[in-house]
Amino acid sequence: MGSPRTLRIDLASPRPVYEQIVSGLRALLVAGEFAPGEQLPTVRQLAIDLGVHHNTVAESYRVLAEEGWLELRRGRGAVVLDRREPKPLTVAKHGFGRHLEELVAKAITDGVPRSALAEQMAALAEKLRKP
Amino acid sequence: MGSPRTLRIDLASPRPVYEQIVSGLRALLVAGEFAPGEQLPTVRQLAIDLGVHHNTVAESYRVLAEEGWLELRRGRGAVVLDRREPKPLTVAKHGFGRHLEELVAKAITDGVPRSALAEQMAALAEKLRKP
DNA sequence: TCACTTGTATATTGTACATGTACAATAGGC
DNA sequence: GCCTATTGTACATGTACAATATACAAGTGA
Repeated sequence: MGSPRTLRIDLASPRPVYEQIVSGLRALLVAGEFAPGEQLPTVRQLAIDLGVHHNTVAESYRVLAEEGWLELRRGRGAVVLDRREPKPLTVAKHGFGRHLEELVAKAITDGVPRSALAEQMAALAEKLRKP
Repeated sequence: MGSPRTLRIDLASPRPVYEQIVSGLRALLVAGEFAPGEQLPTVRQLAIDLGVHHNTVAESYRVLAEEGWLELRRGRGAVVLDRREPKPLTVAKHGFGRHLEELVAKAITDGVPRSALAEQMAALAEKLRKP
């Protein structure tokens, strides 16, 4: 088991590493994998685990702190906050539907069966309705 | 109605324009908005419509051609192909589930209600099951 | 106090996006 | 058949950003 709670990045991906870290950690935070008040790995420790520079991790932490997920302090590290929900935003304005369709289109293009995609989406939808 | 079948890009987005074009057109292609044999706008025409350079559109067309969606020929333009499905790929190997979770996590962080996300996913899942 | 840990700031380097420009191949009128 | 316009392509350039190396500032803890 890795020290970070199952976080994987792909150095070969064209997607920026710092963005992969942000996206991956945010998913874990939303899933409730980290309790408020809990310590996250230091920027240097996580950097070693992932094989990147600590400034790259620091940039990711700054983004998450900006979103209200973390509190950063020198000498202390990164602490998970009890995040307050922001003002409700409509799906339409966020563009979630469009992004979802594009994600599905990519999967279909790559050969993933539509039935499998439908199952995954239905499962996650159910999980969201009853948390 | 615009000549491209409802394709919008955001020049201010950090996401590369050529990638937005690829993703948007691919979604339209998967949705069956373009019939096989049909002509797509020329790289120069679409470039004018979107307000970008024609080489940017050309790069997008090349990606879609690589995926088997289009056939490109000088002097003729871009023609939609009757695309053969590639070898089936498992969802797990594709990483669709992880990307989906990250997309949802971003929406939740931005304040979109979980119920709204669940509805959109359930609706699209249903549409995929009965095409 | 003082050594150590942690996040931060700045400069540098490589890479990728978008463009400007010129070229090659095809279509269509004559 | 030839000629011109049209279409996609190739290549070089400007610019912005990602990732790093290095040095620094602020807090911790004995």
